[in-house]
Amino acid sequence: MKNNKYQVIYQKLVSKIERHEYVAGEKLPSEHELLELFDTSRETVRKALNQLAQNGYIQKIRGKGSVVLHRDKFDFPISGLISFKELAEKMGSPWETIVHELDSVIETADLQQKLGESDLWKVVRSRKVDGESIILDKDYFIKSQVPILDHSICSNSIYDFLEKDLSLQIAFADKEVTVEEATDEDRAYLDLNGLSHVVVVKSIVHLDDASPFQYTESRHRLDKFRFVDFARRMKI
Amino acid sequence: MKNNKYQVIYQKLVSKIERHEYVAGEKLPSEHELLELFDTSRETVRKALNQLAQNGYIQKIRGKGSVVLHRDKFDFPISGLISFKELAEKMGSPWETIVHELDSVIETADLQQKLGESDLWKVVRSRKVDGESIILDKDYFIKSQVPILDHSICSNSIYDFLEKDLSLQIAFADKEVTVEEATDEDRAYLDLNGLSHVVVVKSIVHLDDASPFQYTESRHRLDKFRFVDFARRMKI
DNA sequence: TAGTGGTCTAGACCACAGA
DNA sequence: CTGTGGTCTAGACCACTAT
Repeated sequence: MKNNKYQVIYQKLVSKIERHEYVAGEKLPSEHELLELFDTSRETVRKALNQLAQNGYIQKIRGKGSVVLHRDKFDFPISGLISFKELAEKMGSPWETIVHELDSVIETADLQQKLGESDLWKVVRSRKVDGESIILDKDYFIKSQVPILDHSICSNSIYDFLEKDLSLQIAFADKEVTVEEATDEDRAYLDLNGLSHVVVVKSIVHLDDASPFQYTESRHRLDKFRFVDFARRMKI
Repeated sequence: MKNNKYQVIYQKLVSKIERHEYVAGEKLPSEHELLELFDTSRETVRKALNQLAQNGYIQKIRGKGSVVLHRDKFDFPISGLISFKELAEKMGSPWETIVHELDSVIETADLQQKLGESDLWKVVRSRKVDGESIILDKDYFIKSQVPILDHSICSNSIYDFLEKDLSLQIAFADKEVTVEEATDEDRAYLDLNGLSHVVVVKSIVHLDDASPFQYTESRHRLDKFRFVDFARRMKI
């Protein structure tokens, strides 16, 4: 990853936890031991440990130490900023992406207000897992940030393309989960099996300069929807 | 709150942002200015700023400064660790809690495995907002951590009681959001208006010594469910 | 009392944005 | 070039847990 000491320490500790070299329920070495182990300062060790705590790997307990937590492998959409491709591959199910629409559009009012620009790409894709079409993704990207987009990119991972080829840095996203009545479009592209509603996840994604650049509406078949979250009382 | 310098600085900055003294889209004073303003060191200022960033108040941009983000007031279940009472009061709608069941139970297998203890309180409550019963909460608490519980506590906020009277410190929670077919119990306690499914939020809540102490199943009427999330790529 | 994590300091050097 | 945030250090003192 990066050359930062604390990121490296974080990654090493994550690996050890995921390979069960540090066992859930047991304690990590103390901060003092870790700073000697990695030949660094205490604050640097603490940055790594705080990141572990935030991502649900450990719980720090004053006077005692850092306890490794039990976390299921599948419980890791690390707070939702993961792409469908990454998720599908993690789950190990056979999947497929079908591109239904890829257009250059001029959107008005609502969307323009959200993204601050009206010249957009519109991409409509459905996701097939185990032979069933269960997710309908409608994405809008700002053209000034994403000048090129083609069918092949959309069939693979747009995020890979954005981060690797365009080196755009995604920083954060606002999400909203609700349930809505299924539309004709939902019924056309999804195998709804007569279900009358869909779960809708709307999000606005921002780059690291805080500018919004994508609006997404992800429409899921009810019975296949699952959202996992790790919530922590704020500290540091 | 606490006497920590960085917590105090954080709170002061949050207040100013929420009162729009620092305007969304504009920049906060630089770290150097803030450390002089609060007569402290840079690292301490940075702790406060990192907390602001994590909670979605600002975005820090290297070489430029810290930009105040636009956040709706209602978008703040600060990552979900908020009680129904707090949420309802924030929304300003008239609400009511009805206690249907308050029992001391011995649970088996599944629940015991999740909580590591079988001697539990079971509490079933429904939540009425604007005259309609839209949420059914089923809570299980570990009796060794919560020795006393009565009807009056359950009608108000159990969390207030836990934190203020028992001084238990809630640290984090694992959550899972899914959609399930409505049960007879749902139909009995909720005004479902013929809807066939409910949104189910299951969570296991842990104390600050990492021990699980509560399991909750919160069952929501589809059309009234809304879950807001702020997801950030991990840093620090 | 010894060992743990929590807070705070004063300083250093680096990477990036902008004039 | 100056000013911004990002990383790192070595040390101090505090609060809590255990023995």
